[in-house]
Amino acid sequence: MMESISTEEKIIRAADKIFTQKGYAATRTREIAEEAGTNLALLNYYFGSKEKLFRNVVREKLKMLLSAMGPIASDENIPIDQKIKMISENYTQLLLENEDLPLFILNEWSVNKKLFADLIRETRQHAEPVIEKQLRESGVAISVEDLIVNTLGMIMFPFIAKPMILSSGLVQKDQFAMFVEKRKEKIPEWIKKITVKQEPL
Amino acid sequence: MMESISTEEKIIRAADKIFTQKGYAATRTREIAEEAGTNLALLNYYFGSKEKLFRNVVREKLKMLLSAMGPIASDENIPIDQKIKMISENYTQLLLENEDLPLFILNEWSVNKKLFADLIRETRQHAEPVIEKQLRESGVAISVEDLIVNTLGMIMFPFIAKPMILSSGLVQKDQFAMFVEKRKEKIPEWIKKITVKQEPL
DNA sequence: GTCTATAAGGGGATAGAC
DNA sequence: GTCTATCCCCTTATAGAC
Repeated sequence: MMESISTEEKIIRAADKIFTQKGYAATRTREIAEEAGTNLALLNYYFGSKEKLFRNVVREKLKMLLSAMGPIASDENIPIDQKIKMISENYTQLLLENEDLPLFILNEWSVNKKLFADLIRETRQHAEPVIEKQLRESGVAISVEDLIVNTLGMIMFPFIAKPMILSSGLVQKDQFAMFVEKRKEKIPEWIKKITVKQEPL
Repeated sequence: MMESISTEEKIIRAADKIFTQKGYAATRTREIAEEAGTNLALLNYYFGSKEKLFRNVVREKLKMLLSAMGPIASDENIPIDQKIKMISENYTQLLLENEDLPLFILNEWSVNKKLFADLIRETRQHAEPVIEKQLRESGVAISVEDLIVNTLGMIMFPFIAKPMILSSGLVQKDQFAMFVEKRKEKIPEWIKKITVKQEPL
């Protein structure tokens, strides 16, 4: 049997789509209602206000973004090489299916730091000490901060800068997915080279 | 003598500040006018509309972002190692003085691709073939696309993800400038390691 | 729960005095 | 060139019928 989707769920999905594409400020509640196949009044009936609906969407999206990394990074039993590999694969896959996700989150975060401060408190991760310890033990030449920023940057930046990359002709539109699929494999190798102590002679 | 600033210039500076912080959609023309110490009518007197004023600001900001890279990258007489070093230094310096710049440009770009398509036509760079040639001659193991995306990502990502980086406690607020200053020196070394052909045994 | 109609206010833009 | 007052549309939110 086809599970029929509740109106509430329809609104959530529509809000998800429109907010993620356009951001909070540019989004019109009427457009969400229309996308959901309903009307403005229902939106307020279920969620109270535009802002409450937005918080609802952001909470899920943020969880999505963090959960692709946190649980892996903070697991003491996975060696660091393996972590990078898993995160590179998980994230790339996630972002291929949610291309607007990183820019949406990072942009709204910079505009509304209060909101995210609240949400982050709910979803704290504790990966840093674990990685710190693993790095010390393997004796590599990089700090935790640089390792994390480089890894996430390599994975996320192509999606964030996608319009610029396409516009410059650096990558063709229909080649973009292939481009990041290939990077997915290369990133762990690059990170390994970076963290290695000795220069090759 | 103090050069007094024209009203037009005051409005441009205010628009620059507010648009860059909040983005187009969240910006109120009244707020720009207030920031400029004048009123809404003057804004329209000088620039015609919110959108025209925005285009004015974006054009300058985009030029700023591209000119920190383009002229260096497309110069055939600078060896590739040296280019990376210069771009890393120039960009980091520029972004330290304009922290909102990359997120602003990339976000507005993704929201309004038409606008940027127009602007890009005015400021075309031709770095890619030059770098392609230099890479081929030096026989390194990386594509132009990956080299450029990795370099720009390493430089820009910390600024784009700054709120997340601070919120996670990965870097302290008052240590952020130091963090990117240090990266500025490390990035060319990292890129060199990545582009090297042989794995160290 | 769902809809139509409408309230209440904010937003960009302009008229017209100075 | 600059300002105040005002227009008018668009937006969010709600009242109230069904």
